[in-house]
Amino acid sequence: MKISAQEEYGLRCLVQLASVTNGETLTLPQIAELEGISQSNAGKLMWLLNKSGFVKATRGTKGGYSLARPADEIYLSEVIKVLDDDEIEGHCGSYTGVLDSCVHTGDCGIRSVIVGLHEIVQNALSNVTLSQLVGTEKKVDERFHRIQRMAQ
Amino acid sequence: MKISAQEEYGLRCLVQLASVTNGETLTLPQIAELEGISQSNAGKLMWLLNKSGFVKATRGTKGGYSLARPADEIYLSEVIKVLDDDEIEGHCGSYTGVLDSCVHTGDCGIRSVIVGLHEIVQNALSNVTLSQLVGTEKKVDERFHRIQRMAQ
DNA sequence: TCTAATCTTGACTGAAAAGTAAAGATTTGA
DNA sequence: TCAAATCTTTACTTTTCAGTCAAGATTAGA
Repeated sequence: MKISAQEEYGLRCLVQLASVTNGETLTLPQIAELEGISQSNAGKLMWLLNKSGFVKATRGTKGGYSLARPADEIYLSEVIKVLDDDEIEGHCGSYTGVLDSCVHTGDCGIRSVIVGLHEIVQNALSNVTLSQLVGTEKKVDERFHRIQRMAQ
Repeated sequence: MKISAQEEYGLRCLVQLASVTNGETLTLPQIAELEGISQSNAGKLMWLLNKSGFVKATRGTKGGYSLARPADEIYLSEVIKVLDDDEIEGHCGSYTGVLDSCVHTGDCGIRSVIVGLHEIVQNALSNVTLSQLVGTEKKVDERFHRIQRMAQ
């Protein structure tokens, strides 16, 4: 029951975008530097977040990424759903539909546990928006210092 | 944020043991059959569960596995902790201690989300015992039919 | 004591997730 | 138009997780 790398870094990147002033963008190299991951890796995450409508991407000089919607309207539950393929999966098939491909036919105790946990987690995440994570993320000054150093 | 195979099948095997009458045991082939996994795989899980004190194992003819404690005193939270290495892990290090090996120094928003989720899940699981999952698991008759067929 | 049934252990194999690399496409501005 | 900056896409490599295999150790019972 661990958060996946995709979920964790996807969220982190969004929080970075949520913490720049409105209208500004962050480029791939900037995001990568801020999160301590490679540019390739960041690129893959941002591509996914763009595809699923959380960020806008603009190419070319002066391009970069920005949130597609206000940070206080993006709930962590939506983000996690996308980064997690939106399935309740066990290891003998998906619990979203009917389990008929394994020995655990019909309802079983474990099924209700897995589905229950999924609901609890989703519910908790549906009470938190990106904007609530900004600021605690790290000191704003420090962030800008890093970006400025990069720009030189 | 998915349950791992080890967690899921570890729990499943314990529920099977919880559902046999007191004093009886289940052998590796029986457990494997009931859960639809290989004997090797079941062996590994049971070894882990034995090592961490949830089951007793006896070797030799008439041997097998049984719960080491009453089913209504085994909480899912304990089981998951063991099957999950008892760590709150993100992907830039453990959140149990201090994060000093990555760019996310000090407290960050994501950290509180991950730790918070972990607490919510543990809390939910600490309200469920193995015995509460017995019976819903599958019809008892069906289970015994399978075991009896194997014995022939 | 011997054999069959059973758990135990460590090495091996395969699959899935994570991360990397490089070439392509688009845009801005000179 | 051209070059530089930027995102996009696909293929590849590495690492981690899951699962398998086979030999070993222990026990019960004949």
